[in-house]
Amino acid sequence: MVDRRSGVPAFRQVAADLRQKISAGNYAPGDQLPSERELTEVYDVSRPTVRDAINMLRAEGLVTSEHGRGVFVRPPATIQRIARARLSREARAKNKGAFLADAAARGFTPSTSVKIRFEEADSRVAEHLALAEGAEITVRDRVMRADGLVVQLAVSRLPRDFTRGTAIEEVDTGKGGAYARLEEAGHQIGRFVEHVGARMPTPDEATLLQLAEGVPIVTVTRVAIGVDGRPLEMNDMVLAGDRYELSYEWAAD
Amino acid sequence: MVDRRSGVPAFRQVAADLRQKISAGNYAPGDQLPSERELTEVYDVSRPTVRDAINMLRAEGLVTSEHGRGVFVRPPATIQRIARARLSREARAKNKGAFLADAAARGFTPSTSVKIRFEEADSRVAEHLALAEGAEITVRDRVMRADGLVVQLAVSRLPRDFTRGTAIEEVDTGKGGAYARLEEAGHQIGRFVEHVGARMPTPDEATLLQLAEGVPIVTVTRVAIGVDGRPLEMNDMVLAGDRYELSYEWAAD
DNA sequence: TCGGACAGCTGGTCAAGACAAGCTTACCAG
DNA sequence: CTGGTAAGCTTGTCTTGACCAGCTGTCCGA
Repeated sequence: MVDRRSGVPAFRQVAADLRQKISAGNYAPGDQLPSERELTEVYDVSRPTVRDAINMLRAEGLVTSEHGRGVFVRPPATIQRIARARLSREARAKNKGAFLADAAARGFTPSTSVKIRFEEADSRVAEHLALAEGAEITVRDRVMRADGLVVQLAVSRLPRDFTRGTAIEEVDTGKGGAYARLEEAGHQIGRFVEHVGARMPTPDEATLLQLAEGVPIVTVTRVAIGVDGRPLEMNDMVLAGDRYELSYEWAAD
Repeated sequence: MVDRRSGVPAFRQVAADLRQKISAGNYAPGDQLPSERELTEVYDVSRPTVRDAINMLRAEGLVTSEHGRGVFVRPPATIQRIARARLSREARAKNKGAFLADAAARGFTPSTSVKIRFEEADSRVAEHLALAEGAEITVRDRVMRADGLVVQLAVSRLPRDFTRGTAIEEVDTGKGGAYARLEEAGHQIGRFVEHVGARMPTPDEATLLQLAEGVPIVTVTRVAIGVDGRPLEMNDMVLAGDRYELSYEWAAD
């Protein structure tokens, strides 16, 4: 039952009570909540009010509702740890890229689809690649799947000058991937920089990555920098926030 | 106007149209959207339907609504890049920790408040610190502010055995911070590991960090590991996803 | 000229009711 | 025993109507 005089909106009181019951374990992960109509009686409010409360919990990622079935406490997804700094030349030489090797090791059947296009650099791309705005760039747009399910989106951008006449402008970059082709062309990679952030997905991303509501995405922008200090490639990656975690490691000194 | 026969719910059509107008620039960052009542006439739907559409956009982080004023396109926040791997001994020796030095360099007036308590390790903590579940740990719960605004929450946990009798169990850990005290006690730090993820904030976190709706948080768990391989400390940090970005760098080989 | 009251905007909350659509179960006909 | 169907649950969508609460500009009185 909600307190009408407290000044706190009814739907917030309902949401707070359900949230508390979930975290206290009254409703365990996977459990079904009482139906919306039952909750209207429990709290003595109308159905839209109950729905407002459930919408809050859904936006927080606490519950999911299934049409025709009910509302359920969202069980925590199993988190895959992705270790970075695994881009050494030896590792690259053995396979086509970190993703395919990693997926195979985990027992998934990996697959990727690639689209290649050419664009002009916008301000963000120009900054990361140290180019002038409007400079021609090669864009490799990849969708990565494990057992058919999309697990990662990646958009790789390189100055066109570095890719002309190489397999980087082909769908199949060949053994060792794009980085190997870059080094063959004389662009030795010196170091990597990654920028990690988070945001809510666009509806397209949510559909592709099959994200439940209230699940953010992790964005990673990796820049490969040559031994001469020139940026060679930038790679924008998008991961489901509830399924992936990135790990970085470095020596204390 | 919405297409009633398309099968696509009206509020989704409204949301999609507004979303498109925002990304196309019809409504620029900071602009006010037409009022809810105006939108009911534009699309010929009821107000709850308009509000459902706006709720979607708000959960995506695209707009914010201000009671009594209107609904506005959310301008992108200025992103602070936080470079990791800046925990070298020399840097630590100079100040009290990375946060205070960093904030001062940016012209903010930093402040932190600390609460210390003692707990038993749960399974997650036990795993990260290589302890038995239930082992006694020291917990340092910190709120970090810049110019009075909360910018980061951090919970640091260490095995109690490493902190007994040291300033780590005090509010002020002294020059060089907790890491310096650990090394004085003979626990030399060998390397750091950070696990980065994202999730939606709890209501408490959203209030503390003054997050708009539809803004996720970035979670960072840093583990300091001794030269002997024993984990010394784990630090759970929480950052506003729309204001911070983490940067990592490593050599290509 | 200045300050405060108020009108008229804005979004926030809530109700009651209706129908659509998806899922599960039970039952019945073949 | 099998397969289809219908009943009865669930959430999803949408409307009309009402009132509350915060903000802002205007206008009037001091």
